[in-house]
Amino acid sequence: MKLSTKGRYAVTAMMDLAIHDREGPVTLSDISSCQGISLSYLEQLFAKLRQTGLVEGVRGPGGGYRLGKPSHQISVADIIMAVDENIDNTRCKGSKDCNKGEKCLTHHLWNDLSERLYDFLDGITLSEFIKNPEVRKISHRQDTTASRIANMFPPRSKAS
Amino acid sequence: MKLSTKGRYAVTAMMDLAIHDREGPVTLSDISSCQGISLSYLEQLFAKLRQTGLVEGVRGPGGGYRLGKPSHQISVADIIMAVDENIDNTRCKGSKDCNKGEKCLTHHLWNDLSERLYDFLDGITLSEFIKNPEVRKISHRQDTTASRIANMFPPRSKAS
DNA sequence: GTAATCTTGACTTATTTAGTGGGGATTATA
DNA sequence: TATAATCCCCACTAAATAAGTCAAGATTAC
Repeated sequence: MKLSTKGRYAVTAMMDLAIHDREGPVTLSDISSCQGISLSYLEQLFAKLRQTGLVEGVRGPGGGYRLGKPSHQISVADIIMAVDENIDNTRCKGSKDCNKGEKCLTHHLWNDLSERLYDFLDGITLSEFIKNPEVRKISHRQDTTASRIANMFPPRSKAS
Repeated sequence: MKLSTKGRYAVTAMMDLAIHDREGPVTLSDISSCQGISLSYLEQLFAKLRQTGLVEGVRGPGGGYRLGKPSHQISVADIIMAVDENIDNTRCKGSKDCNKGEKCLTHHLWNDLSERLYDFLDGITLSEFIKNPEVRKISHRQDTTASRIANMFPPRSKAS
């Protein structure tokens, strides 16, 4: 279990998808300009998200990405694990006692903790976020047309 | 809230201190050889842990580090925050709406999540780990002498 | 006073994150 | 059918961070 800006990007992008889920697919350009993440970097992240079935891509004009399963089946842990390619966090996987006994002991304790953390994040799904009242407001007022217009301005160059 | 190997090193090292707390100070050399973390890197981490009062250094022969407060007052979140110098994780701290409304919205949602995560890790203290039965065993059988002997072998060179 | 230890700081290297660029493939729409 | 919008994939670079090295000093038990 690891938690970095990479995971944060993925989670917030997925939140974005969840928020606009019923308005059809969301383009990466939208997310890029909207959240200030570079388009190509998003592409890399979404490649992983797609491989694990968390999103599905819709090609062609009017396409984009949408959630691969209902939002209540996508946990924060799922997203982070998908992009942060799980570091084999101790080297002594499980039963091998890697050096003395003691090294393995702290590894064991860490694994306990890591597992608890995973369970915690696995219990939080995207659906919880779209219940947020502020989300509802935005989700209603911001229709697809608006984002299309925003998209006419080149999103690749760095916004000052 | 960030979670990387750096934080993991700090947490497992602190676990080590907690385990051997009553046997007097633990040297960084011990932790280094025992857990396979480089001595100088540990020094950097412990400098931060000391600044935040999580550990206290004891100089001179027989010295080392010991916990700066009772283990039940040291949470995992404390340790991680001490070494992982909190990334200002959104840039728009709090009330500023950083771009459109939407960017700030996902930031807000992320902050919610981050806060929940913090609270979770703040609820887990070192004292929980030393209650582990396996820890008790090790803690008893491994007396200070043993670690001193191990310490006679140069810990700086890379063990193959 | 000597050796074991902490303490500090400057430096190097490895790894990861983030971003760039370009060349496709697919498909809605004109 | 042509065009443009989009996903998709790959190889590369740049920046940031993690991890480790080296060296010099401070403090204290013995």
